[in-house]
Amino acid sequence: MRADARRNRDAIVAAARDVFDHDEQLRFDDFAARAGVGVGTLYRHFPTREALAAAVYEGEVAALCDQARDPARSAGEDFDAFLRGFVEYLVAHAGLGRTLAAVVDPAVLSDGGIRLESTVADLMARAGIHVADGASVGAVMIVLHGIGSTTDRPLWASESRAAVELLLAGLHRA
Amino acid sequence: MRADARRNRDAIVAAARDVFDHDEQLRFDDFAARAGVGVGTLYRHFPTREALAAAVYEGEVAALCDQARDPARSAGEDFDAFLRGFVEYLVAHAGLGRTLAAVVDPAVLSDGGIRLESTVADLMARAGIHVADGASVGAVMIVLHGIGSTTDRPLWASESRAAVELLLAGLHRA
DNA sequence: TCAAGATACGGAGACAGTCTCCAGTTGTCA
DNA sequence: TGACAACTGGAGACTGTCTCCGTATCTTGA
Repeated sequence: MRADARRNRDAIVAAARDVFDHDEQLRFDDFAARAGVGVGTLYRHFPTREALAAAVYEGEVAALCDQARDPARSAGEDFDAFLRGFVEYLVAHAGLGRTLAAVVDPAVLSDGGIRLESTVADLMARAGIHVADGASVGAVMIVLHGIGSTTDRPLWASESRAAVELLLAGLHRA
Repeated sequence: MRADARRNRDAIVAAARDVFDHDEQLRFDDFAARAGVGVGTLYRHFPTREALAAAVYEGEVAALCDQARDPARSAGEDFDAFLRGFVEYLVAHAGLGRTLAAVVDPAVLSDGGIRLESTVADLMARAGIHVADGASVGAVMIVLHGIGSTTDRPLWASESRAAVELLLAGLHRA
């Protein structure tokens, strides 16, 4: 990839992250202006709004997953901490959560989705958590998706924390 | 409301329900043709796609909530049965769930959202379930929303059932 | 260092979906 | 049954999406 192309791509993703995080409603073409490039460049790098969102999503997920395992904690603590950290991250970036949950297809095909799911699966396996028919990882993903996509509920932050605690209680009881 | 207006409104909602359920991707204008009315009529009744989705949503939710309480069951059983029934309903109408979850704003303002949430709150209160700071109803709503909006996951049905069981386990343990 | 070729850029304009507006029609009420 | 209010339908304006290609920039090899 040519150096200028890489630079432009990065600029677009950074601008988009910013737009999403501040919950701005922007025409797709305007993302180009925001990043200081032409529309053609925008479309070449990201054929659809979803593709752009997926790129932002991947970056966010990577940041979270990179610190999923902490040598100072037990495997069980890692898992609990990851889920709680996920919620706190969204509390700090609600707009990002809402936009990404709305635009990124949850059917796991994006790199970010795969990364997140495999991290959850890994943490659960290490913590010795496995429910019945192996659907437990998916169940966790569903709850996380629910949290990300309901950020505009008035009491969302405390409700999300409650949802995670209920989920953890259910998992540890099983 | 004049009789013909009522008739047209109902025809539009019925057509939309059908379109959503079969996951058809349709331009908004085409909903009018499908219902046998003109675009003007469609827009007068439903200014936006979201307004139309909300009307469909309301109908679906009403159908579910009307049978929420069964004299032959205990209050606790009513609640468990409601959540499980909710999932089974979505399993039978995945397209409807996906579309409505994507289009209807979860910030509770629609009649359907209010109806669903108050039903859940009522069932939980009767079952004697109340977690900590009152966020438990919201937590349940978040999980239900997660289920409705992830219907295209490959193993979604079993994962959704698992999510509900984990939620119930968590709630009953508390 | 400097061609020559490959790759990327930008934005004008075609295209598609959304929404408005109003002349004509239909229902309602006295 | 007449008069009026309410509703209808669809042509066309409007707005956002996306493509296309002439121009500019980078990279590589001599």
